[in-house]
Amino acid sequence: MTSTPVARVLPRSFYDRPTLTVARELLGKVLVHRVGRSVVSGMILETEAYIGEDDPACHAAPGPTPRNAPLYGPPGHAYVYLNYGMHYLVNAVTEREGSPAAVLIRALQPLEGVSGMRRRRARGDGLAESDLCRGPGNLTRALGISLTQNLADLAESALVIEDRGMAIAEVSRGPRVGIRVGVDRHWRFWATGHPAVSGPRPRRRRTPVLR
DNA sequence: CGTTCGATGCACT
DNA sequence: GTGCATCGAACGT
Repeated sequence: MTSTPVARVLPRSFYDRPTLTVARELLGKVLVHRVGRSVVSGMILETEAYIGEDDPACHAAPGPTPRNAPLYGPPGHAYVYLNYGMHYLVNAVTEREGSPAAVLIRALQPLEGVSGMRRRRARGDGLAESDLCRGPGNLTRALGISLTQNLADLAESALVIEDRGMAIAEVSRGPRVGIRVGVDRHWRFWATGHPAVSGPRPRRRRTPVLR
């Protein structure tokens, strides 16, 4: 008989491990959002690790604050926040309680609910499928993820991550993008050559013009 | 192709 | 008041 892999929701123990391990192993897993009677999902293609108060790019760098409280909580929960006043970014909290760390999900290959993704994305009708969930702000929009999902239990809620037995052929690793500090840490992982991976983007200089 | 820049809300100093 | 874990439009080459 055929042995179709059964979708298995990742248990809390998956996240209760070193963040770099989780970031690497989340590639190929499936982010699933159940909204109403419909399901929207995509395979994770790109992640970034943010680890501890010593990581200047991590939201825990200033120590505990109201916003970053989820990072200090138990692993396996979602940390969603508003960035640049208009984009929601979703993370999976990792490591034991009190050890602030998380994995940012940056790109997905759309699987289920593609028409819903197009509806939620601006100008979605004109987008290639590989662009629907390309970039951390785009994928939350496509999946309907917002502050409502902050602190959602990724092991048991409407927002989960599943293992459907898919694997990424080749994984690349390099510097995190979109940040100005901590770029020396090569904590970004992505599916090599996949069209839906978000590319490094030129950043505005700090302009220390002549003085 | 490349780079620049505005939008837009809020946490934190 | 400053600075974002971004995006996409606009412009220059």
